[in-house]
Amino acid sequence: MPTRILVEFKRRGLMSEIYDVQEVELRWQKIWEESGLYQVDLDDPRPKSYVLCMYPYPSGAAHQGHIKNYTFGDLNVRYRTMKGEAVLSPFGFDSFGLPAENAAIKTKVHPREFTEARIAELKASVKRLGSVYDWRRETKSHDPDNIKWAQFLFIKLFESGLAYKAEAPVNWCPGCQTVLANEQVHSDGTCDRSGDIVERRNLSQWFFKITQYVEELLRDIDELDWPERVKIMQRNWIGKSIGAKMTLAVQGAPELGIEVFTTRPDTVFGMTYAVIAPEHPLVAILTSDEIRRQKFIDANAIEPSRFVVLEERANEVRAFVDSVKNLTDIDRVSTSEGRDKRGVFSGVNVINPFTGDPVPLYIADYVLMSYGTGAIMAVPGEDQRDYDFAKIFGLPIVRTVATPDGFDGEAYSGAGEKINSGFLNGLSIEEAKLAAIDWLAQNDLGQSSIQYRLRDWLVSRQRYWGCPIPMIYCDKCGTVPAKLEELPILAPDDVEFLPTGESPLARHYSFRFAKCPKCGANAIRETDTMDTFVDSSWYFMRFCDPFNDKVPFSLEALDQWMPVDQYIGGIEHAILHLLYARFFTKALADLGLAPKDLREPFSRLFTQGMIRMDGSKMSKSKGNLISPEKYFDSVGADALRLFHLFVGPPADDFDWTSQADELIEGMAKFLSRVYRLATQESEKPTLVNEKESATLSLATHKAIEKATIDYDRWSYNTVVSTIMTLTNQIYKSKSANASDESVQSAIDAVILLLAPMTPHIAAEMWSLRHDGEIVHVQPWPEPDRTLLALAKETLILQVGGKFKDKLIVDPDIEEQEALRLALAHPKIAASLLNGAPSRVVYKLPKLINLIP
RNA sequence: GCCCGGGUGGUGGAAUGGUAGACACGGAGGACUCAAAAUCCUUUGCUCGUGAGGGCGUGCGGGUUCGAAUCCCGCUCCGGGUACCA
Repeated sequence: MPTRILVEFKRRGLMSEIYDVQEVELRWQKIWEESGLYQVDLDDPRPKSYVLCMYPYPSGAAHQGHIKNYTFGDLNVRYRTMKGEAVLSPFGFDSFGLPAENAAIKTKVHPREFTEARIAELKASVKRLGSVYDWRRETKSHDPDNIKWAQFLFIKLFESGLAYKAEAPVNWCPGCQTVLANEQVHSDGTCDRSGDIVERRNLSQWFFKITQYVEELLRDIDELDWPERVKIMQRNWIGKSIGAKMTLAVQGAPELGIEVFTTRPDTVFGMTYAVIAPEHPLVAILTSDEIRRQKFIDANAIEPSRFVVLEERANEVRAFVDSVKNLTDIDRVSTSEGRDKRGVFSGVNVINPFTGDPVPLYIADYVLMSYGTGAIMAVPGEDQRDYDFAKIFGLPIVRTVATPDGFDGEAYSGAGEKINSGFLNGLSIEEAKLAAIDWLAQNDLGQSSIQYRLRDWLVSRQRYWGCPIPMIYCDKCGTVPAKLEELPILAPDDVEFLPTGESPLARHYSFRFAKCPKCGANAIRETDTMDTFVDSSWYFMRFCDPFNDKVPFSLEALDQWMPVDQYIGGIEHAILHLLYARFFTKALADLGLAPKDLREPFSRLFTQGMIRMDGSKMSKSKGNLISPEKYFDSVGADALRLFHLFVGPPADDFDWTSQADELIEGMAKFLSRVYRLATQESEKPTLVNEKESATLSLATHKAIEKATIDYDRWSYNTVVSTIMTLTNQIYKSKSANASDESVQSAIDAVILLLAPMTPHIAAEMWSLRHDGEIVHVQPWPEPDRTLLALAKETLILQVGGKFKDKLIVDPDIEEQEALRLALAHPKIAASLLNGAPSRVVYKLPKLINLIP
């Protein structure tokens, strides 16, 4: 019942003692906005910094996750401003996307109307939180101005070859009725948005050539001040594998040789079979009657007995390939149910290049066409997948690495000496890899090779509510970009929203039929729109120069503000958004649209913890939201902000339980306690207790020192407790007759330290105490180093490493003196039975340890 | 399976080699009050003891160290990421 305090105060007429939360908060929000305090421009003389929270999808009023995010963001903006920096703090909305269009299909409300209503709600709650932004710079993905620059960038990427169209097997979500990027498909084969099982379809689609930057994207991760686990996730996603490619000749038809990729070229002597993916082009050749009859019969390379069944085999192969085709990815790839590996003998053998021996070629769906060459050499001795398959199909298993004594596993992938491997015997694995690659190269059978898991970024979406891809297909001129002066290409409003597999734009003929920008002939406009991750890949640069109407952003503005000094958001964007934004930054820098030396968009990243409830993430879709509104209306934004800061380390997840309300009420009580201190008349004690004054001054400076260190290391929960401790000390010192000067400066310190966290009440208190001054333009408090250096220290007395007692000593105490004090201590004497320590460990002035 | 995190009072957490449990929430007791609320004060890891005081204690088992919640090795449980990537 967080409203209790206020209601009670109001009822009792005690409002003179406590402040009117609503009135104070709204009044200060207005002052901040109208004063332009947090607006910054290019000519600002202060050192620049750029603090940014991730571009939000406007789903309506803010939820607790947003509140936490924007509290961290706002705190950073205000703290850096007090430290004297010119802080760029913009806000905008990632306003394209499926929910608006799905709503349109259901309710017939136009997505723009739907989206703008949600934007207004989110904006209102962000303002109510007291978060400050340079609202002049606000951008929305669906603004025509923004669409124009997105299309401009697309055309630039197209002209430089970084955007291209290709037919590809793509992920098709039947629920969303669109294709998805690999990144938007979960490992269980379901859609990131709708949770439907994703299907495979062959479609002609636009791609961005992110793989052109794969090495740079991988290498530059090292320099980023990002959470280690995000960096690891990105490295894993890029998935660099170093190995070798080599060609396996098909027995009897060497010109059909199949190329395989392996990271273990040292194990070729253990290859007892080979596998190609069901989609591998060789499958069609092997199952073609012509090839079977002529090629293999004439070549007479396969023993007759095997040949007799070849017709049958071709049928078997066809049946297998068909059965795989009809499986969804989830069934095909799933290993969770311990499903056995499937496959079929192809009817032909391939030659082991190292031994010259023929081994059977299988077709199996555990080999993926989309990775490497879609074909592998199988080494069951050292690869568990191959081992499992070999067991099922009764294939031989040869070990090429000596296993350790007592090894009872199946495939062995550890270190050891090479065995059964001809000229590689006796070498280590690493030596053997190099020797095997050398041998392959010398014999012209292969070479070293690097493969990546990362594929090009599929950006076409068959949807209406996205940025139209500005391309035109002309019979004569081919694929032509729209003229720059004709941008933006805007989607028409008069479309029908139906859940078909096509964008509503494709059925809008006046949009679809266009003139070729080159020759003027009748042509067809591209009706797909861009993935919304495109919008979030450059918005942070537009924020630097939002009014520019010549280019999306000037080099000068990017030079000034980029990169983002502090980026704040959820861990869920560890791969998708952050990888795409890094790619865009590099590509635009290389195209001359951004400064050449701008290689990374976000120098520092902070990923906040999730708010969970009943074990799952608090979210609209789970229906377990606790609205911030009721706290705004009762205890106020400051108390809610303070709760999010105090409840634990910012990076940790938080379980929202019934305790949360009590904690939030506790924060409101604490703020009232500070307010009471700050607004009481100064009382000058008749008899000043000098010792207590000194204690309070020292506590004040210690608190400033500790809070500042903790602000800088994002340990906000301990900042809050430091401020609470100082507040408690002020109450205590006051009643012990500390001087009014020491009390008042301690109160001022509390207010300054609180200012970034609870801006409204801090502003109100400072203004009341200092004649209308603005707390947020005050310089950040500096601790008095001289005072701190002179402060007494606590010397811990230990015997044998066990704590016995503590003494207050001078900070420059010497060993001799410390030992004298220790030995004179009755507890030490009692513990040291024979009186003389055999050894003494000094860590002065903190500790002395006497070892008996 | 692999890769990351993490396990500390009734609860959230603090302490990054040196007083374990800061700061809060909750509980208990008290002051003020006709009464309550609010506020303030005391107390609150477990345990033995009337007491002074003692013993135990950071998931479990070892180790390093004068000294370990903290570092190392092995295990266990929980959470997250990823998954036939050759």
